[in-house]
Amino acid sequence: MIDVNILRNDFDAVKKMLTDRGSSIDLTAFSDLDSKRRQLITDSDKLKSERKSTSKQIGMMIGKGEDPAEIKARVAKMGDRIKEMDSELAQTEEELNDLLAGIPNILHDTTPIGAGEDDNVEVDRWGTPRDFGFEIKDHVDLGTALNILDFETAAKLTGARFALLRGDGARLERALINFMIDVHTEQGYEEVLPPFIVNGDSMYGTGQFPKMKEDVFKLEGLNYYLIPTAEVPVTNIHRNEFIEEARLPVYYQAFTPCFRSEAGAHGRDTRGLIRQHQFNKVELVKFVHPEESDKELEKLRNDAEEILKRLELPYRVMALCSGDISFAAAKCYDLEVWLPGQGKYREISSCSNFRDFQARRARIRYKGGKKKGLVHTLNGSGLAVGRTLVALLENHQQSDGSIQIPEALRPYMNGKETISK
RNA sequence: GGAGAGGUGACCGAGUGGUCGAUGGUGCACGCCUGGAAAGCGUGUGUGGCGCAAGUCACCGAGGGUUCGAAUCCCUCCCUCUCCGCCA
Repeated sequence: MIDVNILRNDFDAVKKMLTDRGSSIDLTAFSDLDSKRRQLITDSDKLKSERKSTSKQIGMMIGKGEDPAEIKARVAKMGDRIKEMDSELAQTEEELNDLLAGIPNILHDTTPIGAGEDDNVEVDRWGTPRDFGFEIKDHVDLGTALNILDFETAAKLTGARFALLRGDGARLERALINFMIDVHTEQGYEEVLPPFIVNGDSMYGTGQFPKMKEDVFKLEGLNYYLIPTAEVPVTNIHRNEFIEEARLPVYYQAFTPCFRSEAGAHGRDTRGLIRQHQFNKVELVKFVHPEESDKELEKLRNDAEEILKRLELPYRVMALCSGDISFAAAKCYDLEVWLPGQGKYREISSCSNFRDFQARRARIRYKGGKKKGLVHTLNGSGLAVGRTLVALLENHQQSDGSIQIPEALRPYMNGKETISK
């Protein structure tokens, strides 16, 4: 949620942001709704104040044995009027809130302006895609041949966009999770294991609602949802709370499965593990002092990059442009790993600074002495485990179809150096 | 799932229809006292909306209702605890 004062005082900045994002939200109703709301509050409060003092008189009259019937009737009328005004106020606030909740975050000064994916700016690159010197396979062919990936059986169990990992494949996924968590623990992140099901308030708190309702799985008959990312439960740990200023920054990491209906992605990435309804992810979440969030985003990005480096996976870092950046983010870096099977760099982590956007909505504040304010929140994948497995298979494949396990991961694979038939 | 008891400010805990946004205690902050500290004494100490401000309104798990007036009464829901049942 953006600061309503920005709309009041710098309407043009908001309009510019919407243009930059290619968003077509209509803000014309704002000004009227805003002043209508303020007027209703002023009027209703005045009447409430009057009712309060008059009601006290009634109490006193009764005490003295006088008959308050006439005043009672008057206050009853006030009460009716207050009820009318308050319901009008509630309706106005709802409209205003719907409008505000639909406005994306103000962009960071350094977020590049652009129309879409193609305008993202590469800011860094690490490693060199291997020159294989043999006919390479993609992860589906590799994994199927090694009998570590089984999509057919998963389709029988559930349906499309699910996978069954077997043997060393299952082991590799688990190894990656543990490896990532251990690295991030070194980096200072507290490990948490949250519920994988959250309520509607939590979904709203991080901004998944109301925008992306159709992308999540809802439990039938309940106000419960399968988490689309650990960001939701972890950020909401501090919803409606004050964090002692001295405790900042607070770092969490969480491994969770993530569930996405991918309603808008029919026909995209249908092959293999790239886009699944369920995938594992280790997520990094930070709550920081507002002045520190720029610096913290760089650190967050480096912390995620460290995983790719240790796994010897070539990648590049993209600064997402205004037309491609997500709704709640002010600034975002995507880490894109090289996938030989596709001959492309593909997103494997998204590291975002939301500034106070989530914190305002979820009311996450810091307090130190007399000072208080909204914290800044950040998060990033560290990393998407399924896609890491894809990258690992494809980048570390050998001419005989076996997979070389990078050294950093071997302790997690019981010392194993290769996966082969 | 069944039966019962509860949810009040940072915490403990009073309050069962009216000067209660809420007694008291603990904690915390500041001041006095002290060589310094402890103890003691004094003062202060919630969040949010509206308002230039003075101030005002709302909030006692959430939402509705009754009433001139609700922390207090009624209804629905959520959560916690105890016992029983069931289960990993």
